[in-house]
Amino acid sequence: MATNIRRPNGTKDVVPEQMYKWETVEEKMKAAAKRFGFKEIRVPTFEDTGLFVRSVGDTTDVVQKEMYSVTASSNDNYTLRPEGTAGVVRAILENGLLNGAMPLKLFYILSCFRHEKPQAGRLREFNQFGCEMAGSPAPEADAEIISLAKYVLDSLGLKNISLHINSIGCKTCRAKYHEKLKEYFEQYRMDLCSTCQERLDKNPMRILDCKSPEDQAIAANAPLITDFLCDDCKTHFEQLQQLLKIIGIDFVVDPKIVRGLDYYTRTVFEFISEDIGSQGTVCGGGRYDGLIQSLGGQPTPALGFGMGLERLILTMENQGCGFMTPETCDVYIAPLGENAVKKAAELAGFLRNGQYSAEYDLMHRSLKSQMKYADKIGASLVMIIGDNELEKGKAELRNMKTGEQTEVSLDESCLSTVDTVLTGEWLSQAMARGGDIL
RNA sequence: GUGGAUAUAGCGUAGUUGGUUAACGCGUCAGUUUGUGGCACUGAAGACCGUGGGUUCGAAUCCCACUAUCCACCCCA
Repeated sequence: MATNIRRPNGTKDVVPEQMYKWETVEEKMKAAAKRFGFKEIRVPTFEDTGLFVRSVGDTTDVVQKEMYSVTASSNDNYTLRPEGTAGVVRAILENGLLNGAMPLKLFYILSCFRHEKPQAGRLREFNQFGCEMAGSPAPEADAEIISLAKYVLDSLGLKNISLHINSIGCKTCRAKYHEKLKEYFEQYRMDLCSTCQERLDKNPMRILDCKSPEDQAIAANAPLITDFLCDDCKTHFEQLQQLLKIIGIDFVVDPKIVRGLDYYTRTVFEFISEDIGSQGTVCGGGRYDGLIQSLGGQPTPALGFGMGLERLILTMENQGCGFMTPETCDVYIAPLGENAVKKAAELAGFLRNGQYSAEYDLMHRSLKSQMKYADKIGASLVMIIGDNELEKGKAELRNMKTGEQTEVSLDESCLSTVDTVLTGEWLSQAMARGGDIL
């Protein structure tokens, strides 16, 4: 260990050799969101603590025990965002974005912070890709958001991800359901596990999700939310299901889906992977028709989802999904001697201006060492400049894959030679794959 | 917050009846004559054996505490 300062519990470094995975995922998500007409937004890492208390809900675990709150002076109380939606909705209102074209469609990639005990697929700082849509109460909007999420997962190459949907109703029908549920479980109170006995008082819907076999048996006959939805909520949910069938997205209605953030209404959904351990929810979201109003805006229906980047990458690794190949070096310039180094610096400039990546020796190493280095960084071409070459005004240009060597001139015209050699290299690779060039 | 397991170089590991300079593989760097990578061979650098105490003449090895990591609960992405 080179240092005695270590990263905080539950945080991760992404080292350069892993970075290409992140680039793959982020690029594909952005492209997908843009295809659906979503625009990127960036918001602060910390917000007024009250924002999260009011939106996520003061009885939720997230707010009660997982927030990183900071105070820099006596008057302020800020919290590192535990999720993305609250800050984005705040930004929507503060910037008057609801006055633009409707529906408003936004996406973001940001880090979130929750003080939980870390485990597989769960970190204290984690990264989220999220999409939010505001303005439409229609079930088509729900279907669109879900199909965007699905589109992202598909474009990453993920398999075996199941979509679970549910409707938790609006304020009125949910309240009615809670009552019925309490009534039902109350008669089995003594048979429930200890945590579920607590849940019975706080949030009876969570009992449905309990993993204890005894409780599951009891829960099997519990009343279902779907039987208590008001007419509007019921119709909305049915229409969503029809739409999903029409656009060909498989789903299961899962009355056990209960989201832990208070702002959800009606549609909630999760995409779940079986391939990454117990924290399998790779994407979660739903409708939050009351949130914008409760944060001071005009009553505006809205919905969205969040995806955990770490979980997505974990799943992709476990499923052997492909990532974009890491970028390598187009040309490595191997100079021998002081004058050659100067020439190398100049040539590197030409190449870079010509849109090629170029490196040259910065350590005054032997040619052999330089060749090894070039091999290690995956250089396609190596340009060798020694005394002989300086005299002739030509360098040796070695193709590292084929071993062929040609001559290049030591001036700006080297660009066109590099150009043809690399183009030839791409062509032969394409031929080898048997694919078309265009 | 609760429970279980683990903690030896950048990575992966060996090393318990406690005993001299802590071993091996990968990786890194250098060399194997003259200016050319991948293979092979040689050599070098790199570890306060998680941290802090204790037992002992002597601790990577035994004891205690702490911390971190992994897995699970809880909850969520």
